[in-house]
Amino acid sequence: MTTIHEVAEAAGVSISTVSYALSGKRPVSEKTRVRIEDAVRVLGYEPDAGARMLAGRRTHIFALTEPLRADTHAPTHMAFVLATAVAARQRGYDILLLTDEQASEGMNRVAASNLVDAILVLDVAPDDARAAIARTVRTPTVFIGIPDDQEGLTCVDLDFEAAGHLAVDRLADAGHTRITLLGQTEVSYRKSNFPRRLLHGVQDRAVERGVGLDWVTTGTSATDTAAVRAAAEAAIARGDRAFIVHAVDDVHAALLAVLDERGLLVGEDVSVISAAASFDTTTLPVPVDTIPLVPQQSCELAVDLAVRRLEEADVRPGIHLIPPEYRSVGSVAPRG
Amino acid sequence: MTTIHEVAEAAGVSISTVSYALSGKRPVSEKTRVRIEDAVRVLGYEPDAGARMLAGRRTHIFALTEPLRADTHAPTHMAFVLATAVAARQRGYDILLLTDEQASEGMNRVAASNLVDAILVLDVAPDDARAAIARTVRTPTVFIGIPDDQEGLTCVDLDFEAAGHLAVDRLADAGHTRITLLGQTEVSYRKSNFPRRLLHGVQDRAVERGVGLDWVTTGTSATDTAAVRAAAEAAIARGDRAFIVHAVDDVHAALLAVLDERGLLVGEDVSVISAAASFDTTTLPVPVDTIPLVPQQSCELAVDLAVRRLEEADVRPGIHLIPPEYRSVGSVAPRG
DNA sequence: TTGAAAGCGTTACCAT
DNA sequence: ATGGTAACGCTTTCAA
Repeated sequence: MTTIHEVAEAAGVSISTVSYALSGKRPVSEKTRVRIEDAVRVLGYEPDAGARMLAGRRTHIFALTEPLRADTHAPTHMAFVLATAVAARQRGYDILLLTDEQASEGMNRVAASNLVDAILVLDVAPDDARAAIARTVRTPTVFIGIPDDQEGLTCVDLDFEAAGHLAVDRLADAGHTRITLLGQTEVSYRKSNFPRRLLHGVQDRAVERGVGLDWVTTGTSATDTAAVRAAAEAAIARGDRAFIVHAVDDVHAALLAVLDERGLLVGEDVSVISAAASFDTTTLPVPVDTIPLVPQQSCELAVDLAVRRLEEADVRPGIHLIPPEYRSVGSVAPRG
Repeated sequence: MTTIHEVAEAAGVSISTVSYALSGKRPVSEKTRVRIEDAVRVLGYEPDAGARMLAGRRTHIFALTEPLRADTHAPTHMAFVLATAVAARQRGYDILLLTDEQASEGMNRVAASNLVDAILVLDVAPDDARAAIARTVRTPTVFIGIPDDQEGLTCVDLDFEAAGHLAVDRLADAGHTRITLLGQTEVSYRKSNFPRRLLHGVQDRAVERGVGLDWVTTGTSATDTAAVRAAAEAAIARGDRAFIVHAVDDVHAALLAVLDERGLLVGEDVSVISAAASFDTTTLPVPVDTIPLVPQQSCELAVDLAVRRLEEADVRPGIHLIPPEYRSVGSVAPRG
């Protein structure tokens, strides 16, 4: 194993100079820095993680807690984990997974043992037990998602309410007077926070704009295509010609299939907006206007906040909402 | 922060006694041990991770590398990640995620910095670049899956060939003379190793038993239900009445739907065996005999091997195949 | 711009 | 059965 001593010797300097040359925390002359960097490369030196943690006060590791409930949508979840890991690596941090059923125990453990510099919380529930823990541990914690009691927490998320407003506005502007919201699974409106935030955004703005609203959940399983089709057909029979879809890809596909069968042209006879989808909507059989939920955005912001909490002292807790963006591809039909 | 010194003082012993009481590496009298444990509990002591890494030679962290290719099936992948994390925690290890596109860089980094005690490799490709790295780093590495060149590696996996044999034998024993293998996506037969191992097992045994075999892939997308249905209907038209399904849940559902529409009763008119499925087949609309791929089995074995490599010195590299198990629920129909 | 040396909190060896 | 203490390899203060 190569140590800092060997690097120092090879470069003909002291170990403190090596340390400073690598951390950049003190100016080092050009020529010595180059000599040190060469030695590092030649010897294949990598600082010992344990020594670094002990001597410095940084572990360069973030914990990522994920409860992994049964109703978790795996592809979406993976996208968030991946985005977090990538963002963290870019800032020089590794991700330690905390998947315990009692993620609480893990949070306390990694905080007490100084194993991580910060904790990132995924898959946040309305009454999330991790909120209380975040308040007691002194390890900076950032939530990707928003629990009901946000007191003293740092949270990051898409502004789902604004996304709801945006979707309704577009449809109302186009002249629609009735809208169907094809929503998430029933359970997710209880176990998660974001579905109802979008729902409220849609409901409130629908009232403001004076448009009728039908809200339909996907039943127990998001992949239960039959239920989705039935809901879509009922909406069509009802005369609804405007859809906001807040659901997984299968639900989008099912709706578009029903519309196609009924001979209804999207962007012509009916309007469809995909709200807060984290998958690639451009691969849908028909182009659909989208207000995307971009995991990279949330996760990069979360990592950035965590890093800032470590480097600056004056970072206040608070909710950071990401403004929604409307991507139009012509799936909203103007109605006379 | 509570240190071992404070615990020692509170318990009225030396720090070495505290250390030994907690590690169990030296006998400690009943009464002192209890006093120490009390002090630990009262003070909320947790050993400092950095100090532990530096002084001991163990970090109590395993790295888990996962390339996360585009064709990765998210739910299956998550099941393996979760199973690994749980198994590791049970043995006192945390999981550090390595999701870099170049997982290679990550492996070298964590190995060189002594950040982890062992590396677990997920989602193994036939020509996996991580195999070469595993041979060069001195950090013990265990593959969950099997690359083409296994020289000097430690690998764990279900015995897919044996699973193929088992499935064919059951159908041949029941009197079937033609079998359709409803397989994975086309790309997975190139990018992964296990689909072709099952395929070979099925092919070889089919030849031995003198039964005809039709092999059908799922096309590009496993969720392309239409293609699956077409394949199933072609097989039925062909006269095939025996199916081995090696695919995700949607494919199972599609096949069963087609059989139902044709009025063919599973276990009566047709035989269906699900091979190497990692999801819960008992929730399928019709009971299906299953040769399950249990992530917990593979992952626990992998963690166990990693731990053994750390604790014992005499663990040899090699392939560890888990024998398949046949779970019969009567979906194989005897044919006169 | 550079060096020397004092910790950091454990583990594990050497005593007793 | 227990205690004292030397590492472990780095960061950072203090000096020059």
